[in-house]
Amino acid sequence: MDASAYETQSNLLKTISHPTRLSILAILRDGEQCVCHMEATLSLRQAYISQQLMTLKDAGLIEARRDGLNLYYRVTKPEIFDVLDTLNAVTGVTPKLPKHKHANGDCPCPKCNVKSGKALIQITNP
Amino acid sequence: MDASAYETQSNLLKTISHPTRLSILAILRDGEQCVCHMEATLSLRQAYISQQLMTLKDAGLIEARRDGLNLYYRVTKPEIFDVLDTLNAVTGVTPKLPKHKHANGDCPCPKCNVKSGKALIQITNP
DNA sequence: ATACTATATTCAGAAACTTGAATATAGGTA
DNA sequence: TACCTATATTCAAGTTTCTGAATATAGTAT
Repeated sequence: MDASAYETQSNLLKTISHPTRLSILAILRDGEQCVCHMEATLSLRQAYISQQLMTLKDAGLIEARRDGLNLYYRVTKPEIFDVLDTLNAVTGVTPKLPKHKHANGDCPCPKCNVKSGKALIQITNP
Repeated sequence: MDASAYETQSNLLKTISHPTRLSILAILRDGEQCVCHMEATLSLRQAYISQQLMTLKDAGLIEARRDGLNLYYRVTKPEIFDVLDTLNAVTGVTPKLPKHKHANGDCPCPKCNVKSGKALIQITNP
């Protein structure tokens, strides 16, 4: 489907040459995260994030693991971060992740609620 | 014009995510080359190559030096090759330059004619 | 000046990408 | 079963990219 090595590389570059997809990769640098976490971090609609995740998935850059209702995505080729790091040198800029909404306590994802002190599974006695 | 660092990087990636532009960069890895050399190496029309060169130039990745009739382009940010090298690791492919037409002796550029044994400036006595 | 050579620009139709809106699905829970 | 939650898919219109064809320009040599 893609003939030359140049086309192969071109295709991968096209996959990552998108601001939202770059931010998603940045989020995943620290390990797997669920979609709702990205939603809270990036302040973008769920459907839109999901679209971009599918693009990254189709390119083989990420894959998902289900845990209950949540899907946790992770990067399958960590070498992609080397590409992004060298890119910093060329562009002269180093993108920062937007401040996560941990601060406000309104990230709904289980992982975050654990960190922020809320119990992952709340055992309430009536 | 481009707000975030993600957009800046996205734009640079878009610039290089093109098979022809990748091949041009590969040609320039060994140092400056004139347009007619690229034409002979890539077997593409001059006008088309010129278009791609302008794209790379607008992105600030290359610049030109004139020598007589010929324009010699060179990469201004060698760090871009680091990006391309790390890309090899992610894609698992390493693009090779097409065999140059030196072999056939039909690259018209001065640089090549020197190398292939023909005089750069031919002094002919009638 | 004239003609030639190397390179650049303009234009336009086709193809691909982007992204919002609406909706669907799959898994979990009561 | 029925419902809820997290995530995915479809659709479509707007925008950008791609690339061929034709043409223009700038420098050189005569």
